[in-house]
Amino acid sequence: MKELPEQLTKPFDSNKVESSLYKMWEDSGFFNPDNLPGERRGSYAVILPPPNVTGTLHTGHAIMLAIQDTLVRFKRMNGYKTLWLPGTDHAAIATQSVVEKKIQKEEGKTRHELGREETLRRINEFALESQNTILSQFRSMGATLDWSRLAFTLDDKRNLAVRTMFKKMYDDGLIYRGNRIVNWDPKGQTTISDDEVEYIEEKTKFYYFKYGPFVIGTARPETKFGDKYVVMHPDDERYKEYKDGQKLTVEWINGPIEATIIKDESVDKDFGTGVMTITPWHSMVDFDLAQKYKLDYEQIIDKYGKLLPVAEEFTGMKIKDAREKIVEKLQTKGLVEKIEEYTHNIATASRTGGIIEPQIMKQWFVGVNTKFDHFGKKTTLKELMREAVKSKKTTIIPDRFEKVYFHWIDNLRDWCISRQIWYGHRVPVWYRGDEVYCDIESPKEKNWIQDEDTLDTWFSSGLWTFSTLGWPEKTTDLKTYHPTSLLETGNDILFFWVARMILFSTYALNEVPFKDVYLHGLVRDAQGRKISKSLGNVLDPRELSSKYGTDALRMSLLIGNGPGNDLKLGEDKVKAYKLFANKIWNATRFVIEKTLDHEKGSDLNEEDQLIYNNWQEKKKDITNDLDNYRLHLASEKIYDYFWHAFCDEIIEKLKLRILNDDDKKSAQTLLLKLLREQIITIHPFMPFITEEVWKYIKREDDNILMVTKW
RNA sequence: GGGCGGUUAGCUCAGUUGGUAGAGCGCCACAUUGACGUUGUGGAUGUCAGAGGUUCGACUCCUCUAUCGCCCACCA
Repeated sequence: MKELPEQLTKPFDSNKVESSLYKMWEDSGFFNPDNLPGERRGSYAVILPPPNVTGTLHTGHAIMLAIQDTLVRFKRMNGYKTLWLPGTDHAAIATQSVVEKKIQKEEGKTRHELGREETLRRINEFALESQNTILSQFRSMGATLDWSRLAFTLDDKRNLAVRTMFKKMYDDGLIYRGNRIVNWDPKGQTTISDDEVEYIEEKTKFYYFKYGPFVIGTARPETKFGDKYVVMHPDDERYKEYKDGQKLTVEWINGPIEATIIKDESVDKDFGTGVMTITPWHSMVDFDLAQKYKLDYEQIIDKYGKLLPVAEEFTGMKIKDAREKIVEKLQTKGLVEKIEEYTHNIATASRTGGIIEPQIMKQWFVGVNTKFDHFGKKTTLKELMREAVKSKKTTIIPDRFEKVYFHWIDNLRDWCISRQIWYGHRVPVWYRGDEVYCDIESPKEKNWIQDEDTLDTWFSSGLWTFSTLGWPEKTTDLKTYHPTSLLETGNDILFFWVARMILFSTYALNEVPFKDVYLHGLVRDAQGRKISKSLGNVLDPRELSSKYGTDALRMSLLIGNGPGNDLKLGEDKVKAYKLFANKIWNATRFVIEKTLDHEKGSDLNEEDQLIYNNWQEKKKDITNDLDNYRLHLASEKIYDYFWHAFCDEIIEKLKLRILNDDDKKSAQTLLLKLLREQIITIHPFMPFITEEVWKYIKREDDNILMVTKW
């Protein structure tokens, strides 16, 4: 008689087997769809949202990997030619600032002292080194990514894609350079896009100043030097004696100035005194007004956040210091009416935390409302983005985010894509005097100087679904896998990334980048708080997985987590699924032990057939859930069936029959069949323990579980 | 100001097209050195946020209210 394999007599130790199992999967070559065995019924492609090169694995990555790997394994087992393509993101501003800080700390040098070339060399070195950390951590989650196709948003191929795209859009008149008001981040010394601005509530002083016959309200006295336009609502009875365009001389901070009255309906009569002065250079709203009435602009604050000579005695002072001093001066001149407090939102840069100072600058933009000829049809980028989702060529799951998406498009303004940092794709434009040259390669003649700016990191990640597949070359991969099947990512980057990918793909390829978008929420702590270092509630996925096993961690991230919703994760939850892994291990041991004398080819009796049919129904149900992205239901169902139907009822019942030799053969056949099929079904969720168990239950002609038929 | 989502057992959440409420954790009782880093069996706890409506029937659909959260816009 056969004996129980020795390993099965010991408890399951995830730490002992996980890395060798991963190595076995990787060595099998099956991560690469070209190597998958058997007939394939079509392709299934998922492109991994590239993590920042400098990052380390956090719960956000963990949930993303758990969901994607589960779906990818499911599709692979279902016979699809399955590609899951990995890559990393150079994350321009984030990475540069990390390295800059490091250099500053270790060598006391700034990037300007090091020079552009040397700084970039250092950043690149750091990025490549750092990239391996995150990639090996992704492996530890069991991610079956095709490493042979690894891409980087800043490598040569992706750079070619970026330059090609830029040139194409430039030629189509969709990329233009212009003097426009932009979000300037004095801390990061660069512009950022509207989407990268984060509003934070702040309590601040609100000043009322006498401005000629008016009283104006402002929270920013330091911008007011050049204010020579005073605006009020045309229907405001209080000011009806003043006419639009009327000029009057008023005493102001540094002496008298000539003010012009503007009547405009955008002014809120009920806010403050209903009168305001405007500073077009440093306010989005004021800029729009100035454009409308063709007013003069004047810069007051420089890019370091210091006052310019227009401020006279305050020149060179920082915003904060100047504010106090200016109010003091106005006070001595008797121009301060009163000072109140109020709460408003200030704009900050999401990456650096710097307070945004709107500035008028010459920058590169993508025109989203510009009409152009698109495969023989006049359209705009906005229209293309809208159409992709409206036509259902791309479906967003959960569908409530489609509304959010449309709303974002409606409010979208031209996208500022140039950045004043060094790390990133350099704008492929050259200047010689007044001449401008845009092309994929630099001009051959001498004396051309390339634009200093780099591109928004989302410009390169926006091309991700097709740049990773080889575009602009016409590769087989591009033909086989694009449009990709699924994009799975956090709901917080719907605008940054998902929308931009739709923009670029529909524009350049005339096809959507992906058929389905699945959005997950934020992982929070057990109390529902945001995870942050300052709160000290950081959950380290690596710690959890070494303590409870990667399988347990994956299950805890899937169960109870409906699409789009935030997930509360506590250690107890992970622990619960470690017990499940233990249960699987022990049930397997038991089944093997009780079927050692089993003879092949025994049929099921009627009663057992019924139980088996019932399982098949359950499996159908689970398959259906997975096909429809209901991972939270599928995972819970298999958990419930295995434990409470299979272990608690079926095994308990059959156990007696085997002991009593009551139609033992049928009982053994049923146990083996059910165990085998359940292990297959659990595999996408808990790949390690199932693959380990598979070694002991597989048949001679079976392949590894990862590529076993579902 | 606009939009979206939540509000279901002490806690975390399911409830896929409307048919008299479910799971996990926790709690209580009992059993168990028999596959089980225990596990099993049984049990208690809910006016499914509130009000109104549609329906033979509503946790599920509609309207309103309250409340928490998120996103967007933004007042100088």
